[in-house]
Order: sequence, then structure tokens, then C-alpha cells
Amino acid sequence: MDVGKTLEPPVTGWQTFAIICHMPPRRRPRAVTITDVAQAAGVAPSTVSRAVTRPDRVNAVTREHVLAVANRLGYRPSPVARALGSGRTWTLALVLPDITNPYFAGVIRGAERQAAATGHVLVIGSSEESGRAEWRIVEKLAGSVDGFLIVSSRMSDQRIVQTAGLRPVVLVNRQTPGVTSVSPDQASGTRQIIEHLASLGHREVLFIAGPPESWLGARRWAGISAAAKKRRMTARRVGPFPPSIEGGFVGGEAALSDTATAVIAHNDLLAIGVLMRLASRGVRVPEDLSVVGFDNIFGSDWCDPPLTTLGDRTEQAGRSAVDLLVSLVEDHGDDAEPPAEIVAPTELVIRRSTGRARTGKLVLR
Amino acid sequence: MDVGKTLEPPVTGWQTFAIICHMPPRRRPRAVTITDVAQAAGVAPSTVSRAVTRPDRVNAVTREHVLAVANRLGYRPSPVARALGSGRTWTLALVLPDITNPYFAGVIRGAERQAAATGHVLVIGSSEESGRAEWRIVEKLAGSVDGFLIVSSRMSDQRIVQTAGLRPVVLVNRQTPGVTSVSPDQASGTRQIIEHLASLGHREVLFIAGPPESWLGARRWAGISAAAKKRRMTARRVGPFPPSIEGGFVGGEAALSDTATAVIAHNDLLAIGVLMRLASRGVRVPEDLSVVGFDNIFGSDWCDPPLTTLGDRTEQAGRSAVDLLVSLVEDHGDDAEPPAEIVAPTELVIRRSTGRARTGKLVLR
DNA sequence: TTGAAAGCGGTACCAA
DNA sequence: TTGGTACCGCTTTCAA
Repeated sequence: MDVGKTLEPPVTGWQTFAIICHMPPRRRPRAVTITDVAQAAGVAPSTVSRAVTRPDRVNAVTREHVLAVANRLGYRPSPVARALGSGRTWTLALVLPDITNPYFAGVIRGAERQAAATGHVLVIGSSEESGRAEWRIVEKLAGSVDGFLIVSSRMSDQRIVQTAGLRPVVLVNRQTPGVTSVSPDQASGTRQIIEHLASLGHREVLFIAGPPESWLGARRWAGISAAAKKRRMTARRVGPFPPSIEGGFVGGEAALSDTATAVIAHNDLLAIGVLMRLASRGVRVPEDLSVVGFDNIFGSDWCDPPLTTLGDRTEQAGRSAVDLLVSLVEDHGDDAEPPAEIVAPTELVIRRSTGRARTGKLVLR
Repeated sequence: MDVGKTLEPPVTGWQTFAIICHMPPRRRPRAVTITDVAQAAGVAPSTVSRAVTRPDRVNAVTREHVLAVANRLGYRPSPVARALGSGRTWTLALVLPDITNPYFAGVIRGAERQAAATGHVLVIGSSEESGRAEWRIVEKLAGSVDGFLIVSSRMSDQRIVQTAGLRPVVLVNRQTPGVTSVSPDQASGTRQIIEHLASLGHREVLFIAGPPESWLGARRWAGISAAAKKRRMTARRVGPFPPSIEGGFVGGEAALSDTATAVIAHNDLLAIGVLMRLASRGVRVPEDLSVVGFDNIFGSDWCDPPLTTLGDRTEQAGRSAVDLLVSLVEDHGDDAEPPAEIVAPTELVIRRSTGRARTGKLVLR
């Protein structure tokens, strides 16, 4: 859809001429540098540098003067040159599997805000659910950021450790030995889910699994089967399915051919897909089948019916992760202390997709 | 994180001693530079540089040799140094009002992909719906990016022009004289909406307005009132409301006290909020009131009822915008040709939130 | 407190 | 095709 093309004038003799004459590629007008300011203010460049970055290490009057001149000239420090000199880019990378997945919106916002608050800029890389792509992003960005925030990583522990060798890393929704992390408490969360279902008379649940690379997914299934066992309930698993609405269509089909009275989906996207498929098959939720999701995403409160789901504080997680990362970055030197592994609270949000277990078999209408 | 660390022996008396002696703050282990490679390969640094960035301008055998050595030493070019020397950062900034608004997910994904495809990295800045914050982001990023992609800008035309003076700019969902842009065809879109409603017998519509700073919002209202006039329908406007679900709660209330048989909300978020409020007030959609949104966001197909909405190709827009921006960046020099102003097609997605106009008055149950 | 100058890691021009 | 080298704009010793 290059509109430009259609608007472009045909190549004229003049243009051609200019090209032949190798018109000097008039670049961006040279920016005002520290040297210009120094000259205009009658001081050394280093003084200007100090006046700008360490105001306290400069005489008050010279500082005011220099700053005034800098201002008058419209001086703006070059982040690039600064980074080259100091080794700090003031940029943090946020890497995640899918930027369009609404679950990540909270993490992104939290991270963005905290990054801004600490004077950093956030770069976002979306790996499209692929571990290789994730590593490629890491390699590409390593040279231009101060650290990595890796959310729901699809990479192997080994790659993660390798990444941590390149730059400071904080993991979100994932734990890897030796690496700082923030992850939601899935043990407690899955227990809450099972308790809730048990209290509604369910004895048999079906877990609709997400991507096998998902560390969180593994924790979820582990938690569910453990909690179910303790409650003497049966828990089965089907999948894996892509963690998307479409994945839920297929997962919903699987649920129909199972005897479970409740399904727990790997995340809300899947759960909503299940909901849609069930609706189209005439299965009533929760009368015929209860559905539970994870994440409490945007929209899980206005789907039909609103979804019972396990929420965590994503925005908070993003914020904390940035804080941890910044302190790691600042820390370059001795880190005698072992890396933090923060476990964040989760909370079951009960809405209308769960109800009393049906008594008979599932009848398709 | 200095990888060295984990491999390092525990702190011994020696280390302590060293620390007391003001051990130079052992920074990140110095990276392998072009000079190291040059030395090891027995060539000049400039040759290494060429071998890496312009393989064709170097003798094949030297090239292979240099590259092999570089590889062996684990050389990775420093993007920062590169940027300082060349003036190209290979980074593009995407600035938008609210990163958590699902509407932008498509634009972001499209832009991200195309940026990656053209070898660029994308930096995202969220302005929280504030024009001042937007400008702050621009100022902050100007020095470290090659260009700006500004989506649904809340800034004044003047600020936008000012931004364009700093760096190449492509606008999305906004037009400003002299600046390249990509925006959805609201004239045709609003006509489609009005035609659709007219065909269902509606004679009176209510527009629930979004932020007054929204250029698109202004176009929408202009289009609606023009199209309505042509059809001899009445169109009223209420608002402004924040373009969010919560805004829709309030907007829904406003709709209840109006005689219109159809409401058109500034965007889907607002529309869904309206839907929720109407449901809680016992108003049936579309039997009592029809509701139309804009954007066809993720979730507009599974809300209750699924929303009739005007969609545009956001992912496509993001991609094209990046293409335009890259060509602007590449272009630095003669810009004789006027900036492109792309108008992208829109399409009405008809779902279940619109139906025949009710005949009597609106009765609250 | 200030100035001088050596980097930071490449790029790019010019000469060989 | 290669080497030498002057930058790019700022940070950071080290002296004064």
C-alpha cells in the first residue's frame, strides 16, 4: 500500500542531474553539542558535562550560567553519546511471547510506568510464542539495553542463564535457578480453584492445557492435580492448545467428550474460547458445565457468562520486576546475596461461569 | 549480571583485602571490540568494520578470515557505538495514548513486525491520554531514535510539526498538514453506519463522544452528522467521556435519557461499557436500543451481545506506517515530494447489537 | 572547582 | 582492496 509511489513525481532531468552530481547527502542539521555550549559559555566541555549531569560538583554561578547558555542554544544531550561514554543506556528491554495477548497489558503498563519513574525507557520485544525468536531478540537487544525483563519466557533454563550472562535479567512468571524472578503463587491459586469447585460439588475436573513451554502452565497443572488429589477429586488433562480464543474452540470440543463437570483452562483466552464453543453447541454454563480460567484479563468480566478466574497483580508484578532489575543494573559489582525469587499473591475472582455440579450426564441440545 | 560471578570463588581474605584497597569497581567485563579482532586477525580495525558491515567491499579470503576470528573471539558489534558514528540508531519510537487499550494491539503488532523486518527495534511510549506527556516522551526519545510513529496523537498540530522538525514522523489516525499520515476512512465508515441504521428504520441517533483531543473522534462526529443530515435523520451528541469501559457506564446512562433509538459510541470500549450499563438497567439490546461502536477490538465479538462496529485494518496500518517512516528516515535529504496522506479502508462489521428501531418510547424495566 | 585529554567502539574518508 | 585516522558527543580520570 505504498501510497507514496503514486504521489511521487516522475524522475525528471533535474533530479537525475542532482543524483549524478552526487549531491552531498544533506544530513540532519548538526545538533548543538556540549562543545558549542562550552565555547559560548567560555568554559571547558567537561564543565558543561558536569553542570548538566552533576550540578552539585560545579560552582553555583558557573552552573547557572552554563545552564542558561545551554538553554539558549537549545542544547539537548545525546543519549547515544552518553551511553557510549558511560556504559549506561537507561533503556530496559521487556520481552514477552505475544504483545497482543491482553494478559500482558498489565505487566507492560506497570513496567512502563516504573521504568519511566526511574528514568528509563522501555523497549518491547514480542517473540510470537517462540523460544528461538525470544533468544534472537535478546541477542539483538543485548548491546543496547541495561537489562532484560523476560515475561513468561519460552526459552530453556540454559538460554535464560546465558541471557543473564549478557545482561542483568529479571524473570516474570518463571523461575530459573540463580535468576531473579517474580511469579504468581500458583500453588495457593490452584488450591483456591479446587476448593471453590469442591464446594460446588464437583468431583471431576478437566484441565485444558496451554503451551508445553509455559512454566506457569506446568505449575498450574501440578497445583491442580495436587490439590485435587488432596480433595480426592479426579483431575485429567487434555492438550496442549495454543493459548488463544481459537485454541479454546478446540479445547471446548475436547471438554464436550469428557465426563468432567468442570473445566479449568490454562488461561482466560482459552477459557473464553471454550465458552464460545460451548454456547454454539447449546451447552449452558454453568448449569451443564463450569468453566474456570487464569489471569483475570480485560474482558473476562464482560464475556458471556462472566468468567470465574484466578487473577494476579500483573501491573504490580511489572513494577516490582523493574525495581529489581534496576537494582541489579545499579549493583554491578559484588552480589553476594542470592537472587530474589518473589512469589506474588493470587486471588480467585468468582463470577458466573461456575456453579453447582450437574448431577447427570452432559446432554447436548 | 557479570557472568563471572557465579564462576568466581567465594569471597576470600584476598578479595576482602582487594576491596579495602579500593579495588577498581570491576565493571562489566570489557566487551570484545573491533580492535581486538583486528589485532587477532592481523588487519586494521577499518577492515574489520568493513568485513562486518560491507562484506562486498572486502577481499573474500580476508573477509572469511576476519569473520572467523571475530566469531572465535565472540565479537558483537556495539549498537551504541555504531549509532554514534553513523547517526542511525535503527530504533523507531511508537507513541500512543494508552498501551492497555486493546485497539492499539493491532497497530503495535503490525509496527513491531515491520520494524523487525526492516532491521529496526521498536520503542513504545504510552502517554496515558495526555498531550503533554506525549510531548515529554517525544523530547526524551528524540535523541535515541531514527523516527516517530505517533498513533492517535493527543498533541496539537503545532507540537506535531515541532516533533517533525526533530525527527521524521508518521502519524496514524491523525492528519496534520505537511506530515505523513495513515488514517482510516471515517467519511465512508460513518456513512456505512448511518446507512445500516437507516435500513433498520432508525431516524434518531445519539453519538457518545470520546476525548475532545481525539482527531478521529472529531471526524467521526462530523461524518455521522453529515451522513445523518443527508438521510434526513437527527443526530445528537453527548459527552465527552473517557474512551474506556467505565466511560461507557456513564455514557449508557446518558443514552437512557434520550429519545434516540440507536447510539453510536466513540469506540468499542465505550460501546461495551454502554452495553453493560444497559444490561444492568434491564434495557434489551437491540430490541430496545441499538448500539454501534468503532474499532472492532478484540472482544467486541464475544461481548453480550456481540457488537456491531466499524473496523479498520490496524495491523496493516501499523505496517504501512513503519514502511513510510523508514523511507522518510532513509530519505534524509531532498523532500521535494509532498508528504503522503494515506486513507485506509474501513468496514462495518454487523453483529447482534443492532436491530430494527423500536417503535414506542424506551421503557425501563 | 575547573580544564585538559584520553577514551568509549565504531564509521567513513583519504591515501596508499 | 587495505590501512591510517579523524571524528561522533559525552564521560571520566588526572592535574592544575
